[in-house]
Amino acid sequence: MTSGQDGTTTARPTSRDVARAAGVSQAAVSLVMGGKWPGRVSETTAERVRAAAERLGYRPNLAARNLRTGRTRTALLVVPALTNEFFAGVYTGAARVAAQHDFGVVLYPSPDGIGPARDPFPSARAALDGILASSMAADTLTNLRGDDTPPIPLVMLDSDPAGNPGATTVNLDLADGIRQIIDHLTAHGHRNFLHLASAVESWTFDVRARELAARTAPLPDTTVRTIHSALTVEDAVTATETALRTSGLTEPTAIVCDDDKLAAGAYKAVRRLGLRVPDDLSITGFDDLSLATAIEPELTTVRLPAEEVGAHGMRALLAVLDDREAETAPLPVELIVRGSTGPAAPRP
Amino acid sequence: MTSGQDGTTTARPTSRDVARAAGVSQAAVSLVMGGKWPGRVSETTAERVRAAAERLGYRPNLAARNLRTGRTRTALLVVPALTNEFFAGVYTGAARVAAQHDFGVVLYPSPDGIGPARDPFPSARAALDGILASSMAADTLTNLRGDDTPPIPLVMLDSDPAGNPGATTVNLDLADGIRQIIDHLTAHGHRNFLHLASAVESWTFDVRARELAARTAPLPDTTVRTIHSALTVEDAVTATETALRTSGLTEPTAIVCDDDKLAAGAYKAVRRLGLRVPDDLSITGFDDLSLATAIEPELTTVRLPAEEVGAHGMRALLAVLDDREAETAPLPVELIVRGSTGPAAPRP
DNA sequence: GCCCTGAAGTTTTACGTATAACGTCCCGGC
DNA sequence: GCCGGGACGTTATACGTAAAACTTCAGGGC
Repeated sequence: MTSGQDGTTTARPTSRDVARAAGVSQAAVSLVMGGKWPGRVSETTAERVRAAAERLGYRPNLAARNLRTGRTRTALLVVPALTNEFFAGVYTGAARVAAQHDFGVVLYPSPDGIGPARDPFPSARAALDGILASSMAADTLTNLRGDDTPPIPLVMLDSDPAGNPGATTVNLDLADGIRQIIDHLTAHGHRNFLHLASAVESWTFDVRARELAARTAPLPDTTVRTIHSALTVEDAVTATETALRTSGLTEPTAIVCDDDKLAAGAYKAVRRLGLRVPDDLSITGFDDLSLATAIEPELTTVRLPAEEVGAHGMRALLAVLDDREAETAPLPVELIVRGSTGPAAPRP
Repeated sequence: MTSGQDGTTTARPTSRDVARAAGVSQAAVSLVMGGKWPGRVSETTAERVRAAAERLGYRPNLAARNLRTGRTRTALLVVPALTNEFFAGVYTGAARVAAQHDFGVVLYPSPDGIGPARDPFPSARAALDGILASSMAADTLTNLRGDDTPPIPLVMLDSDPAGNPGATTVNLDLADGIRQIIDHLTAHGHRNFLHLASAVESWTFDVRARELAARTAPLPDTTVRTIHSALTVEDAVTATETALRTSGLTEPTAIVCDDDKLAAGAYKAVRRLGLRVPDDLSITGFDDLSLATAIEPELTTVRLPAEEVGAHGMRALLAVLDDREAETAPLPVELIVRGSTGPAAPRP
């Protein structure tokens, strides 16, 4: 049923149909369409084949190609949340590099968010050449790979390098982001910090906590108190409000938040207590989402090179698939100072 | 190289390997794994096959299955923006229904956003059984389908029903959302509206404009002024600020925004002019993103049943693929009244 | 004049699965 | 005692492509 004796075809044309139309063999069509013709097929016949393919509207059958080659030229990008602009940027970067190498990228938002997920794949998952995973828990990644032999190549973006041996990693210099925040705040006289941390355990948040501790430890008369909140505005509000109530309202002079959403919650809590940002309390975020400039005052936060993360990750995956060594160096981040931070309020 | 003479296999086991291990034919394995065995294979042998498959870690080769059946059990969901929580919800709903039918959903964020896009597919696109498209311009959808024959089944979510003949549509009752907003505002005495509209032309925004006009036309002493802005906070700020400056600051008593992001911009513009929300100006949004409760005061807006949209869309697609008729009725939306709207300020 | 080489193709085979078409056996009805 | 027909399989084939192995021919070196 693929094609009749005459020219009229009803279903999608195959390479054989093209071959017939061009007066060559199917193999020749395959060579031309696959770009492997120089030296095997003359330029004139190649042109004839291309013309026939164009005329019939030929599109290679990917299932057949995949079956034959064993590769799909498709990578899976696993992200904890679709909504977060950081991950949107990662996708954009990865897709851009992928397209340059005739690769596709399929997105998979983990239903369980950033934490551990048990069966991360729907049963009818696509066949994949490799996995790119952003900010995922180590055991989720282990599940992602499954027990397939040989294991699917895995590149971890911004995840625990020790968590999945054999995988490649691309890391952001998150620690440096925290360093910049602390330097900025201490330069403005801040000594008492409230750390509004994520309740989700994950490497990306652990880094913040560790660096925060490491940077403040050597400073004299400096304290850090850490509280935890789910990654929603509402939860951040209540967590911050109760923390400020129990510690004396202005004991801390700055709230360092693990991400911008938490910072938005901190704003609301501070106002609910009748205090002002940044006059009474400075607040910092992390990620530089569009939310950071939607709230008032605009948020001092750390901008992450999201697209670069995705691009580097994809390049690393292509390198692995190609048996090359992936280059690995942490990507720099940048502190964006806006209106939410200022001099520390004098102690009452 | 698929398997040695002994038990040790190095590559992925095939159905033939399972057959050998279970002492049956490959066809029997296919029947059992495909769930078509009742009446063709006895329960005891079926169990033996399943055990062997489990033991060897057999996973059917999707490329081969796709090649054989001509179907991929995969749908593509095209969205204009990854970041928007509405589309994230649509994905969640679609993926949930898909999983129930052993279908997969692949996300494709259109690089050009909501407007027309020229070549929406990367060259190495996956093979697809159908397309679900959310809030896309009509000509983008035409391009999406390409000139393949037969055309890929297409379900449009929240797009112009007249734009793509032959496609199925699932629509939100956006007009009713606008009606609720206007009813709410007029009940509070508002008569002069500023409509902060999207600069992107699209059916979803046209509906708002049309309904706004239709609802306010019959009211006495009522005016609507429309201004346009790109869908970013920054652009909304400048557009609103200049509009208010040229029209007399409080001539309008309410700003009706096409979405929540624009509303966030309106907040900032209003404050920049020394006015208060909602005392001097009421502001409404559309979508009920998390941003709506992050800004202060919290935003009065219209909540859309995003997951339901995705779920209905997927069900419609499955119906089309099954040659059944898809049920079609607009999904209801709900006005969420928060702190950004109040009584109209008295005219100066 | 012969062999070798390279260009320009073609023939053939394999990828792993789903399924149509074909046995074979056993049992029950008449 | 024979025949029909389920139950339980098996055998064979096709899906569309990529690529290894083969063929043919022309030209050139010696």
